[in-house]
Amino acid sequence: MQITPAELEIMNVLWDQPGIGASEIAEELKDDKSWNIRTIKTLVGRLVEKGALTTEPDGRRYLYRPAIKRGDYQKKAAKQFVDRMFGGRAAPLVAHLADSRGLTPEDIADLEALLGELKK
Amino acid sequence: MQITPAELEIMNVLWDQPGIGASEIAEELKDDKSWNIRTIKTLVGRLVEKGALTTEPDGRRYLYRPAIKRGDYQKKAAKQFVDRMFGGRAAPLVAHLADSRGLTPEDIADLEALLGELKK
DNA sequence: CCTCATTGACTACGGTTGTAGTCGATACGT
DNA sequence: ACGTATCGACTACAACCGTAGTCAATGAGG
Repeated sequence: MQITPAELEIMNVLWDQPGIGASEIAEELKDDKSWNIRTIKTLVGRLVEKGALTTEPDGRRYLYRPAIKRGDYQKKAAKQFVDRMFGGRAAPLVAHLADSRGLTPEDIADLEALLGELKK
Repeated sequence: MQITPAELEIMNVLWDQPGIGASEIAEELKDDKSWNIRTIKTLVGRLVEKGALTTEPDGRRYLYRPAIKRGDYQKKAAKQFVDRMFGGRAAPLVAHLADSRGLTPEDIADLEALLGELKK
């Protein structure tokens, strides 16, 4: 299931607040994206078509919630990205992130803990 | 400069072997992708248009080479991906890769070395 | 009740992407 | 010198993407 960047914005809102309607999504996004409510409804419609969202009637409207878990999607996307971009090797990716200051000290601490786990 | 997935396949070949022509690219890709030579020429043409490749005449054909460094492009793409997908946090990405076996023992060793550097 | 705002369904439309065909020029084998 | 393969330039075209408009139904407010 392919989710485009614009659609991902919608998914992110719904992963944070499952079970809201289109206008609540619009409300949530209005500061970041200047999207017309129509645009949001189109994106939501496409996500429903793709099976990425489930619908639940609520009066004359629908409430939406993700049909896939955020973590599952992230994992698949991460693997695909690393494969395409780095031939499947993760270390160069992390090196680049470090180099472009993508890593905070907190990230580094997290990674250390993670590596400790992995070595076991 | 936006490079699409299909175009990236071309770039990867040329980053490995700069200065070859379209038919050599096709030769290189024929095992992985079943692309018509026309398709490859179209992709190469679009990359030249975008300024991602430079051309050098060689008889009646061109030799191509990347106009941007692989590392630079990877760095930019990695940052963009982490921003969009993980809100800029790298650690969850690495955790997902580890979970989906994206990390070989060698990767883990590399990461350890890298973290050692970063802590300094 | 009547008007107005809002909803989902459907439609629109220009740009991008993947995939490839056509065409005219040209090099290469015989 | 002639046919054939190959080159780059141009063209094609459907699917997808971002962005939004139209429409008919329906609910909310006076």
